[in-house]
Amino acid sequence: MDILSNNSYLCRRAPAKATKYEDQPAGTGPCVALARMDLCDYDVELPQPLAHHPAPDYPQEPLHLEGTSKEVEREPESRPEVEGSCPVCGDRVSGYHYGLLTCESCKGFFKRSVQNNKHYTCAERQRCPMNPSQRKRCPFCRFQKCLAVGMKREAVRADRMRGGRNKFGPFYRRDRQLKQQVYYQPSTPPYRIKRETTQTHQPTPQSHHLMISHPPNVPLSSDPFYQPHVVYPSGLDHRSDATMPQDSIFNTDTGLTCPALPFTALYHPNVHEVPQEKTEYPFSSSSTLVNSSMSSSMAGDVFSPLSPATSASSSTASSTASTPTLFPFTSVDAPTDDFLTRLLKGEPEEGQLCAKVRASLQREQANRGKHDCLNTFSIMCKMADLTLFGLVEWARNSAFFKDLKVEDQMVLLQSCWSELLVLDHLSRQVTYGKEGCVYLVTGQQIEVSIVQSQAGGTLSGLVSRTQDLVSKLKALHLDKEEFVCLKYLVLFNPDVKSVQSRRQVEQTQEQVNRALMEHTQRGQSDKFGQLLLRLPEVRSISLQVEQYLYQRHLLGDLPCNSLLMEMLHTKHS
DNA sequence: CTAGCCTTGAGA
DNA sequence: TCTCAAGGCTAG
Repeated sequence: MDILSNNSYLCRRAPAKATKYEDQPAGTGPCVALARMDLCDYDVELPQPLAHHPAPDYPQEPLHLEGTSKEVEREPESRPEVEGSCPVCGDRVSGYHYGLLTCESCKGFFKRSVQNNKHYTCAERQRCPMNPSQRKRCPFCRFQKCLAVGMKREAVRADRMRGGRNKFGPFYRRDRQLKQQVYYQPSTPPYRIKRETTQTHQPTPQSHHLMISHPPNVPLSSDPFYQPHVVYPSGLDHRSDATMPQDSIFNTDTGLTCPALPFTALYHPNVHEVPQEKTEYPFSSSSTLVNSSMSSSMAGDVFSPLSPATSASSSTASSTASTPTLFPFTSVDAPTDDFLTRLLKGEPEEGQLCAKVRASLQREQANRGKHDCLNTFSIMCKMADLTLFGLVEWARNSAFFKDLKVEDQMVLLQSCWSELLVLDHLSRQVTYGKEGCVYLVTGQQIEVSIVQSQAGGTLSGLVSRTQDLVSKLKALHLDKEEFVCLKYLVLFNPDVKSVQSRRQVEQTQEQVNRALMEHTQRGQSDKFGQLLLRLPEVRSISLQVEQYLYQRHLLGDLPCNSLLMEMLHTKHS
């Protein structure tokens, strides 16, 4: 029971030098097949984010390898998941090393690399699979992943002094306590629940929440290790370069890590922990996840749960976060405008999202070889993936939704992610799109006729349907309040199977519905009905999108390691 | 070079 | 005194 004791820790350790993994021959793994595209190729390469979680093609589960010590010393079921696998390679965690829970070998590898100032190169595409059997093959990718998941160079002592504690000891301890606390909280089911439903891979909660909480390039003032080596574009006006030539579409100066994080990672149980001592958590997932996750950098201050703009709702959320019992808002004591304002507070800023996506694409472009261009379909998937990530973050931080139980948040998002994507796309078209053009999240416009002429039948049909819907919505002159209401209506769907707090979801949906009705009645009388009538079409398009993407995935066309793919898999598993 | 085990020592 | 995250050692 005492997971913190040294004794239990020792018991978990593998017998000395007993582990032996079968190395695979070089060149058998890392290449992701990118098959035919539907559209013409751009002369750009797409960023491939660091493999924050193992590609489904290369399962990293080491527990079933015959004759390994891993198999022999499997832990009893009572062992907490949070003590699980190394975020770098998936091997068994041996403790906190250089900032986070990692295995012994990655600890040693990281130490050697930093101490000896190693400079590795990758013989392949800088996205080699990372698992216990293959981690030795590419030190470059391994070291990159170490950094990506949050291992800290600075924690390797320059003076090589042994023993003692560094200044981060308390953070480790606190983080561990929180994990334990959350794990044993009956109201907060362990992360395992989600992992069982996602059969494609098993992302490590530790790694991913650290990635979210502390992405390498997102400044975090509370981080004593933080080195501001990247400047984030604060006010890029995406509209100004919407018509820029294609050969320079990703010509931004910024390089931000694309946090291609799996959905599950966004739902580490600690998500709902409210930071008590936020300035004291350099690595703490539980606190910094809330403080510094993509949302704050991506969507501006109003999106930050810590910003004054949302502090009131945050405090409300904090009291009900773990076990929400009271619905914190009623329309009786709040007029529609206030309600809508509250909904709008969480809306991400398009310019920042645009900058983020462009920077991420450019970064991936830089990471890939000159002759390793991604096709247009993969670029579109990447854009969708980044947009989806933003939508999940939006939802997680948005009013009312964040008050739901984590499990409910997950099932709701799993149910409607594609609808949200479609709605997001529609909103972008209505707001920025020119007639006869598809407006991309990167700020580019592509003529529909060009898309139609080069897309396959299914995609072409999808584009047509979507453009028809765009026309109808444009005719209705939707404003941002109405769009956000539609998003909420889609998100708060009480009919989703296995929603626990059904009443809470239902109430929110009713409130949003009422607010939308009151808002629309100020203009066209039938606008409310017209809007609601569009939702089935949104649903239908989203289902077709899912179907299409899944087919392309089965053909091997979809880039791995994407949130998009995890969502697809979750639905089909 | 890797990775498992050992030693160290500041802080709780 | 105990803990545990550093660095060290060394068989493979």
